[in-house]
Amino acid sequence: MPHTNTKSHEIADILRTEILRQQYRSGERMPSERDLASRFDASRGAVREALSQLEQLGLINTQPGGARVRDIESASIAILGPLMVLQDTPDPKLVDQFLRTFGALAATIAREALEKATPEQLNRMQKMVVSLSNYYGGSDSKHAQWTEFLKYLGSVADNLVVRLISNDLQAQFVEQMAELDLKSAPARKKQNVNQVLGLVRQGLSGKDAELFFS
Amino acid sequence: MPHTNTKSHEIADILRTEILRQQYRSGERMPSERDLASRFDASRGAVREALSQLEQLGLINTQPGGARVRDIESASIAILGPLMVLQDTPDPKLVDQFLRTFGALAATIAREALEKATPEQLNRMQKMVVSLSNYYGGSDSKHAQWTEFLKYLGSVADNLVVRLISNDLQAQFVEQMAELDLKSAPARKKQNVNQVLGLVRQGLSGKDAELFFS
DNA sequence: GCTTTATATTTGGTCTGACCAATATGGTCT
DNA sequence: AGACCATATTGGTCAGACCAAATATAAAGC
Repeated sequence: MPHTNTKSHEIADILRTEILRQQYRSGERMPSERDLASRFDASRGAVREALSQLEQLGLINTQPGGARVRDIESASIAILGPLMVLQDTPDPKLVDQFLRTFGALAATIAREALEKATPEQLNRMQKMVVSLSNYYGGSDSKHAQWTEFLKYLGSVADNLVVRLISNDLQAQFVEQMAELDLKSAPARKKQNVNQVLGLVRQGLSGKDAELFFS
Repeated sequence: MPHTNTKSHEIADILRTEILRQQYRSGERMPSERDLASRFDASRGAVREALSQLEQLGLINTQPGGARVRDIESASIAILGPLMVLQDTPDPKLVDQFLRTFGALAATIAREALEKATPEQLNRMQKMVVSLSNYYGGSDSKHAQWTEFLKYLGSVADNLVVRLISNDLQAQFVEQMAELDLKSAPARKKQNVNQVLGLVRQGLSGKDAELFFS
């Protein structure tokens, strides 16, 4: 549950969607807080809290005289999830980009994790790899499983930066993408998955060998 | 300028720092909005807007009955910058993690960028590489130059995800780290820099050869 | 006509005080 | 000790108001 069902969050959701759908031109002024308040039948306070959220997302700039819409290109990574669920079927290109970037991060951190992992951690990583390898078709929890894996890699590698990025991916992507999973390009995804898993497997077997001979 | 000098942003800054410094135990309740309002000599509205920002950062959970402090581990990547400037000299370990993660992202996206780059884009990339190679000691603009480079790679590779991440790094890291640049581990940084640059150079020369013979 | 200046208006930032529903608290009862 | 209930606290929202900055408008100058 990403949002508590408060009015300000509802307003923020609607406005965020409208901005991402380019219903306001970049650089243009947003409707005034008073207008928005009357439109949503809300108080100015609620609208202000909503706009505060949009500002944190890098979608608008608020100044006395008017809030202006910023270019989506200059927004925060936190808009990724909302961006992907704009249409009923997510943009394959965007999903592809996400998977590639995600895979690159996972592969890199996997190397670090393998270096520092204890035998027990290696064991758990191996179990997670096996679980992820069982690609049993319709997988609502697959995304969550993946980011959980990434987060664990980050913890084993003792890399807070990766853990934080994992949180954002989890919050912004997984929770909203679960039901859209089946619609996205499964081929590329499986390719990416296998690439990362292969690297981890390779590292795990090598580490096992070391432990075996020591 | 990351923050407009509004009262709500000031309050958010202070509270964010206090939370990151673990002055509130995780899971503990924050002071009530009314108490915070009287403490900062502000209205509840201003305090609420500040708390709204902290919520977006994943630092607190607000519910009727009280706002609770979350574990830093479950926060957003957006706290990275503030985290690094907590002490007067940033945690070398954290800087190291950042550089490694940053480098991994840059190296990966560099490959994609090189595949899709036009001759003009290759030329510009080459210039940027040269500029980054000139490691002229005290470099306030070095960080900015780097994220700009990463962003350009993202644009050439046509990867919005990377561009968005670059924005966060720019906003959360560069602007706050400029003056702390000299204090952070220069050895590791240079090593990381050279690694990525080497990859890009290698790709660029290969691409040049292809163009030369075609 | 066009630019420049002065005026009026709009807009965001903040404050005060109030009401409600959900939560937490403390005491009571078993 | 644990379950239950009344009460105080807290977040969510609303209404109306004031100020300073920014904008839009009208007036003046060329």
